[in-house]
Amino acid sequence: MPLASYSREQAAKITFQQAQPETLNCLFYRQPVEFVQPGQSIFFEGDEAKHVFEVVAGALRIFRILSDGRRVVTGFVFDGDLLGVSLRKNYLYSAEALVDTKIRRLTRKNFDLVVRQSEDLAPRAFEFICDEMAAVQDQMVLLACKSAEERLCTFLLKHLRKSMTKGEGQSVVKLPMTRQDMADYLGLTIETVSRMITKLSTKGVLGCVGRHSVKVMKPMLLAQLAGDDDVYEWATSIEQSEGRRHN
Amino acid sequence: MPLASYSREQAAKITFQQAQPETLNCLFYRQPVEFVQPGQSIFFEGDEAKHVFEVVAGALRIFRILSDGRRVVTGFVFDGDLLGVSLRKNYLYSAEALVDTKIRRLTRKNFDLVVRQSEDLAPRAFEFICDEMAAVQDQMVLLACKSAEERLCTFLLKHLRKSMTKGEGQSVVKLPMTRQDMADYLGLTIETVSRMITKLSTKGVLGCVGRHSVKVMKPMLLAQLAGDDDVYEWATSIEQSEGRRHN
DNA sequence: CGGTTCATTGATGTCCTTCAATAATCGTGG
DNA sequence: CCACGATTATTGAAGGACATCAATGAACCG
Repeated sequence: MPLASYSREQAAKITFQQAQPETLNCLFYRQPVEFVQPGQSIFFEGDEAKHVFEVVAGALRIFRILSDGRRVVTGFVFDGDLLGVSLRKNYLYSAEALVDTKIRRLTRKNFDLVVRQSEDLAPRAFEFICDEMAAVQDQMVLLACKSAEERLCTFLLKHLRKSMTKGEGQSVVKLPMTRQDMADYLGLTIETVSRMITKLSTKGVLGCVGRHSVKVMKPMLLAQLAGDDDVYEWATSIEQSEGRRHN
Repeated sequence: MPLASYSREQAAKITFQQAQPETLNCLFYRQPVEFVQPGQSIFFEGDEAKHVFEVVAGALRIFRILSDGRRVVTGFVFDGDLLGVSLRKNYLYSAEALVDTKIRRLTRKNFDLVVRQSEDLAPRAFEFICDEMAAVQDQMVLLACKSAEERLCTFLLKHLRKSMTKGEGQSVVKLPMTRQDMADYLGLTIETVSRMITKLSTKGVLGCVGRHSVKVMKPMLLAQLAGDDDVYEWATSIEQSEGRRHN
């Protein structure tokens, strides 16, 4: 699940306005940056949850393995996100880098101590967890009743949205994970994911489909195909502004 | 809300030392009990989240409706459970009574205020949310990769477990919800749920299958069929003690 | 009791998976 | 830089698990 609380830019803005440089991310400011290579884990499911992490750059997959070898990817974590906040004694999942990744860490003990004593941070932490909960619930809805096409569109739309709010490469969605990761996240097989991407490409919804990025040509249609219409109006505005720009 | 993390043991110790018998449920002690009839809602998805609820008796379903009418049941809430804790501005789902139900309520404002100021309660609230998160993640795993049979077995096992720890009617699982509710919760159709129940009955895993209760004859087998083996040892012990009793 | 809702069971259909082969991409060493 | 194998992705054909459609049967309630 996406653990996005605030994008970097947003965090910076808030810090500036309040003249109190306190966001959850700020807590990690003085911690040393650690480098994690692709495929390397930063912790495993069941490990004692000793640390809370900030992802400075890169991306990670969050997953669980069932006894018979099946894997479920429960989320992806990107730069600016926090990891390991809403946990009790042990990690509920493993976390593994998708690409070269930089992280910072705090001990839970310190993290909890600081957060608890701060008037500003405590509500932030609560908001963070609520967002996390909302994201997981959306994913439950996706898994419980959406078709393969809807699942993929929902997935792409979420990532498009993220890349739009960050302001980077308009309508080009970076996908650092493999097809297998996407499949395990969406409750599908790698073949079905591949087929759906091809299908969307054929329909003209996607263009320039590559292994680790796609260009969304018709965000509005993508939103329609995603199946929840709460994001529909949002995508409409994107498509219109995109259209204007190209004319 | 201050989010401190203590293990259960630590929290209990502190409570004991301070002679403050405070749990989250205690907060509702002086609130008037409200009666809710079957089918009646206590709030709707999207409503402003003004209250936190304690379920005193009865049961509720928690669900979301998609634009095209599809319904997803994201959970069930039973007596002793709290409802509406991990939310931001609005409710993420609707809550509807399955049977005659008694609830108590507090305003979020008061709830947050009291919880935040209490050394005992703050960690309790955090633990509560973490448990909720763990449960939702388990459900994600179920929906992402389990077969219909595994889903039903997992569901029954969870409820068996609950009724065992409560000490009531050994191995008889109460199911106050309809088959449709179960189906919408498990990401299946009503027919498939029905067929799987029949199948388990035929296998001898279940006996005395009724509309709103089933008797689990072979908890161990049920656990095996559920697909995650973390609960397997637990069920083994049940079956053995059950077996001894009957000899 | 009789109507209504809810659950079960069967027949058929379909969406996704599985199996299998090919193709594209990446990394590595010559 | 290209060749090479290894990994990853795409595409096709066949099968299966669950959904859909339809009918019957059981439980609930005034």
